Amino acid sequence: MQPAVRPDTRALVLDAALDLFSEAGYFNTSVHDLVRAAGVSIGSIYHHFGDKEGVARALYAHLSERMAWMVADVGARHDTCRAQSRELIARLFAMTEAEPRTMAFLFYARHREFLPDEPPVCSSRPFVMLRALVERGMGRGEVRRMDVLVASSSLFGGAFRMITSRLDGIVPEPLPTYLDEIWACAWRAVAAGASQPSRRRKSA
Amino acid sequence: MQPAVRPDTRALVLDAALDLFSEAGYFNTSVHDLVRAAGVSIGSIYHHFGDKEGVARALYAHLSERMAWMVADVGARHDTCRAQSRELIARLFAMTEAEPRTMAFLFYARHREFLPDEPPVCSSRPFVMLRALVERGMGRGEVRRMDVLVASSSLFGGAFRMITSRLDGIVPEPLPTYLDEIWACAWRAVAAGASQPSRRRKSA
DNA sequence: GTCTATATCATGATAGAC
DNA sequence: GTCTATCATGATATAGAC
Repeated sequence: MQPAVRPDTRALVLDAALDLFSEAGYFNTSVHDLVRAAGVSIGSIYHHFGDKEGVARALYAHLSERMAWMVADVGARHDTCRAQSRELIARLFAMTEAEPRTMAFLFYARHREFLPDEPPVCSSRPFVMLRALVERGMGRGEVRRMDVLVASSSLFGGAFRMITSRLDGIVPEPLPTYLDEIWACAWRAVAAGASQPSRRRKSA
Repeated sequence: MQPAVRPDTRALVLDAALDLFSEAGYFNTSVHDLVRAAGVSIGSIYHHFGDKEGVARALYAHLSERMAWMVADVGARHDTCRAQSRELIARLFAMTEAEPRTMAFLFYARHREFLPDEPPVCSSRPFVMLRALVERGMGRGEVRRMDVLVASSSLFGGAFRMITSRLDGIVPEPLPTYLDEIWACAWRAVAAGASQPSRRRKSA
């Protein structure tokens, strides 16, 4: 849509905001900090976003949509919950290394504190899609019958903790190093065991 | 130490701070808000805590120590990792219902943003104790051999997610309702299977 | 749409009496 | 140790030229 050789103001501001919000936090970042980091005037920022909260809102919406798109893409590329969850964790791990600021802002920030109108992260679209993914797996007999919240927490909780720990600097190696181990644990936790075939057995 | 019939100023302020910080967040709470909520003068607050950050620091230290004490107590009461982890999750779940503010402040707040000198939550004492607990279980052959970070993330990650989801209002029932299911998942994830006896088998 | 200069005001913090 | 009254800063947001 745009010439793209000279990035438009919105993009400049959003990129600076991601930087500063994920590094120092929303409240430790003043609009003047954004001005300096983005290289645009304060007037432009207020023109495009209305107020400081508007910047955070736009950023959150953008990243949230990207994440939802990724979850949908993974869902479309694989048909078992097993494959979907593994690929999802793999992509999240890779993304944490490639774009730590994005992951920090999405997984780590407390949006409720500066976006009072947004629903909590866990009810946001990507997270709802995660639960739906698990629910389908349960319907198919891949995932052990249990409360859906428990199942999705158990399937993704370990990986999410690794992500936040990595962002915290606790985890020494790049996350993909741990993918096999963490996913093996996650899947063991929820996979329908032989004792609970639910629908039909593979070999009767 | 104190008569305790009339709670001292420090306790009054810390209680108000826990309320406001966990509800609205540190940055959305002004010192004047603390004054109103605690029913003490602003002079007293600065006399006792030095500055606003000092209030947060004192609160964090207090709750952190309580939590560390709890983890130590659980460690002393049980000798297997299996029993310890279950009891730990049970107590955390109960605590989330009984003292949601405490859990919100400890598990949910981003301390780095307002306590720049404190190490990240995951390196704080209680969390280090958790990893140690898992490590001992691994040494004993109870827990499957793997990276310790992966193991502790897998063992507690699901429960932690349930806690934050509950604080977010996503989880409808009191957490103890889900204890059996969540713990079964968590333990399946990391328990040393029959295929990996490590030290000795129960029945040879 | 972008910019500079400015208004407004809430907040963290202090002074000093009691 | 506690209080009230006050200060000084820096933040969000606006006005209005270009």
